[in-house]
Amino acid sequence: MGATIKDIAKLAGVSPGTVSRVLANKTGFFSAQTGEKVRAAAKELGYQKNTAAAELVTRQSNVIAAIVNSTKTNFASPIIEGIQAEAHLHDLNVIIVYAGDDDPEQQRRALTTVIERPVRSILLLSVDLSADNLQLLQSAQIPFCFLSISFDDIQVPYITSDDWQVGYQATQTLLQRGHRSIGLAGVDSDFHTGRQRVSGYRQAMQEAGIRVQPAWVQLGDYSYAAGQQAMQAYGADTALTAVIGASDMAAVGVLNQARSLGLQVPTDLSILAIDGTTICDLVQPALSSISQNFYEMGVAGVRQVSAPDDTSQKITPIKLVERQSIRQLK
Amino acid sequence: MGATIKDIAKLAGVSPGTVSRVLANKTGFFSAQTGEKVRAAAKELGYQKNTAAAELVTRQSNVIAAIVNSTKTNFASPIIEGIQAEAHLHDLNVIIVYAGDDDPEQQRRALTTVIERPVRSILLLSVDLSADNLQLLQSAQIPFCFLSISFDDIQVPYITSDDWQVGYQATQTLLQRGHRSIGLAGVDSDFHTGRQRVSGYRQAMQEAGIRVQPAWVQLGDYSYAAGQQAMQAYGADTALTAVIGASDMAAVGVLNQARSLGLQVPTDLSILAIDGTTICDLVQPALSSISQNFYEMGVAGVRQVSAPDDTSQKITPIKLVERQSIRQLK
DNA sequence: CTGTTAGCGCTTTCAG
DNA sequence: CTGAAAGCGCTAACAG
Repeated sequence: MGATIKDIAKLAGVSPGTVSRVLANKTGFFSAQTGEKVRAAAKELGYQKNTAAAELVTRQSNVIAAIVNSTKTNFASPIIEGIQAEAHLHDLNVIIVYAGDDDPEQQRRALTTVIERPVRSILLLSVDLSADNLQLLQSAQIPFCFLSISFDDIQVPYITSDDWQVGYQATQTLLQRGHRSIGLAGVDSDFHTGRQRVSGYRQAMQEAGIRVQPAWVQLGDYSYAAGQQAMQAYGADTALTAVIGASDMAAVGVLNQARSLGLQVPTDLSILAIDGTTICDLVQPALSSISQNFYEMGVAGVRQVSAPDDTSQKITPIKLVERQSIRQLK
Repeated sequence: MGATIKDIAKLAGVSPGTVSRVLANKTGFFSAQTGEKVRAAAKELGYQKNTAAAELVTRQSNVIAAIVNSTKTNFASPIIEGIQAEAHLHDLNVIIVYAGDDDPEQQRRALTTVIERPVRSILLLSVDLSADNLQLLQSAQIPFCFLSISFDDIQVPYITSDDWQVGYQATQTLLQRGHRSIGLAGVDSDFHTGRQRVSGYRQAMQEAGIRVQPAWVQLGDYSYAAGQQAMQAYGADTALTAVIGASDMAAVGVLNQARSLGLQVPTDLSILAIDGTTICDLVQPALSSISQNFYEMGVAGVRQVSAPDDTSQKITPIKLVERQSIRQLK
């Protein structure tokens, strides 16, 4: 255990109160001389402030916690970067805790680690809380905001892309390039986000007068494996000329499986990914994508929890990024 | 601010001490009846323990902090998973804080966030602290351990792969498959890790009686871009038949650049990656790798800080994982 | 088995 | 400008 404020008070020959004041830099409340003395003593003792103790009395903290849903999703990084950048602007620190992979037990653990100590606010990256855990979070009286996830049934603050638009624009993109038989691979319709994407997809198809075959929509969990399975289901002799990967990972799964099946991308099959993380540039051909602005999501998230009453945007923009995985038809 | 132990004491008609005991589950120190009363009251008030306050008095915490070096390196995930798994076994919680990208200022920030509150120990994933910051860390009197990084000049606990062996075995692997002109791409010789890899590489080459051309070793920062640049430097008409990517990302950079140059992998050029993270399986052809056991590093890290005096391994094993990027010559 | 007391390290009135 | 004192929420003796 290191030196305390008392130790340095003794060494400097002043009272603990004074030490507290100079260390907190309450200018005007101590003489230059005392200031020097105290700081010297602090340095000599290698003093490290016990912030927990300070927070106990001031009843407020400057850390914001980000709970992230497993390490599998690769878009957490840009969100976290956004959070950090904005947090540092407000002189806030951020800690991250992993909540496992949709395991309520792990979620609970993550939540309590965070709730049980004075954090200023909580950001949840793509974590879908169980009812119990949501209740726990709400009862904690700490400002929170969900990121990269949306809900239809419950009323909580969240910031994400317009998932309906994601599905709609992805489909539109392919339609505009002459495709009419378009698959959607690896999407999870158990949750709002996925349902919205499917819905946007269907609307675009319908507007184009295309009847969606049941097999065109392959459900999954956005994973690489889900993409592979979807492509496997489509088969080598698929009638599809294009498929939308429900995530970057799913799209890569589709890509690699297509290749295994002997299909050339984009010659035989076009692929459009959803997310637009760095992985799109790593594979060959580079995957065109409907890209989300994850960084901005992080920024908006900390703004939201900092001023919960402000009517900040709940929707971050999306945009098409063309790379090399789409072929213009006709 | 939520209910405190006092509130529930009042509601249950007992003393705060008693409440503390039942909530801490000190069995044998309270009657079943009191237990019930207290728990009921706690639930009714939606009580959330203030762990910071508890830690203040017990002077010990059950959180272990992991400081990670930017989000760029993708091997952080398996290490963190290992840390989590082992930590949970010991009923420890883990928080993560990002230390930016070799920016001393950000490092310092991360360090103080962590030091200023009672964490039980600190794990540093692949972060190379500046002298000042190392001093800060050491003076904090908190057990710590570096992961996935090594040092020659300073004496600190660390756990990593044997980087000399990494370089040596990578080279051996290629040698055994008939290659003699072998490049090493994207390695950073400013630090111990990189120097060791280069040294292992040179030794293996020397043993095989091969004279390493200066241009064969292309320095860099292990990034995708570094891999690209290295391959660009080798050129389309390179005499090399194989190159070792200093990291997975560097290897992918080499791969994609080779393709841009019109080289087929592995027909014209073999590639061996170092690290063996999931990215190796995502690209085509899948990259063979000298794989590190990152998960194990995480596990060993928490063991090390839990029992600093035990003579636990400082070295985690590596192994060759064959995929599709190496061609057997002759 | 339970209440009382002291105090963790810090900040913050309140008097001087 | 500075010291004394109170107290944040909790635990840990110490008596009963």
